[in-house]
Amino acid sequence: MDPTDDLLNPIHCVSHNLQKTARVVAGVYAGELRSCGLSRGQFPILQQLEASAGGVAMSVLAQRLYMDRTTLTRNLSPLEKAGLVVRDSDPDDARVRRVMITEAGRSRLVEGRKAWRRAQAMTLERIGADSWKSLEDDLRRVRKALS
Amino acid sequence: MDPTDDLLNPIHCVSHNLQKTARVVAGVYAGELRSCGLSRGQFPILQQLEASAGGVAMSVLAQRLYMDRTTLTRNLSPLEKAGLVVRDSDPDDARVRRVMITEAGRSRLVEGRKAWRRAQAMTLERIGADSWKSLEDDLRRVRKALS
DNA sequence: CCCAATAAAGTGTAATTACACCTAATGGAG
DNA sequence: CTCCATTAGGTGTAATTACACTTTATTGGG
Repeated sequence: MDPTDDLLNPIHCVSHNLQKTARVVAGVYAGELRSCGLSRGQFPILQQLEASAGGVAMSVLAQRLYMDRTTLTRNLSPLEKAGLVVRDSDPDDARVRRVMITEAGRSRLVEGRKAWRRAQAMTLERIGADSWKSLEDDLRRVRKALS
Repeated sequence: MDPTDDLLNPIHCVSHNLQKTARVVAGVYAGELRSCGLSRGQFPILQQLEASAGGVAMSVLAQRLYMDRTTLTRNLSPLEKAGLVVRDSDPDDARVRRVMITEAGRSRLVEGRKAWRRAQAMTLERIGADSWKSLEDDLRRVRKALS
């Protein structure tokens, strides 16, 4: 008997299992990040931008975050209003908008990372660091396999 | 050196890693489920209700789905309008509303499961059934540890 | 050179999510 | 019995998400 058969029972739904686990975990991080005025969606964006010297095109940024491009557009506008990021047109290609983190964005990130680190430490303590190491690798493999 | 230190770099964010993986996977299931008129949020609700003979209280249902109670309320109302579920008051406790799946809900689930099974099979094929088995256990442990 | 195909990005809109708050019912201490 | 802390559940509102569509720019074939 194909061992896959049992996994075709909705109890084993890949999507729902990931979804509900993500929900539970998200609560921990949202609680900590609230203190620094960054949402759980905004923090990873700034984090990614800090690592992208010279700015990144919207599409590239969206891909790196595994995020819908139009969702990224919406998430970016409060960050832009708050002066934490800027969007310049690319001189080489007028279609492209390069997103860049500002100085204000960098200092907000310093605060954000403190809050984030509390959430991460709390989570790792509860689930176990070793457990997370292997889980993280598995998740990366899943994303690679599906995109 | 504490091996946890490295994991306190935002690249290893538990929340964001789960979130983005869930997003990627969700796309596969949403695509298939669309054909039967169920959303990726509605399918697990009906599925859980089918397994709960005699109906379930809202709070209990929310807990089983690891879902915010108020989110469940909103998700239930289109299902109720469509006649797929009913909400009766509990005769023993007027505060409690028992949610139950209807016959129409059951037959919609039959259709839904066909679509779901396609998505699940597709996903398992890409990520590997064995890989998912261990991942699923890990995810369950994470939920247990945090809630 | 021209134009059709492609690519980058934004917008309309609708679904989803969840926090803060509200109401109603219950139940136990005094 | 009375009161109030607790519990179940719904609503206002705002943030988040993403599909379908549009606009603007680039590019490559003829």
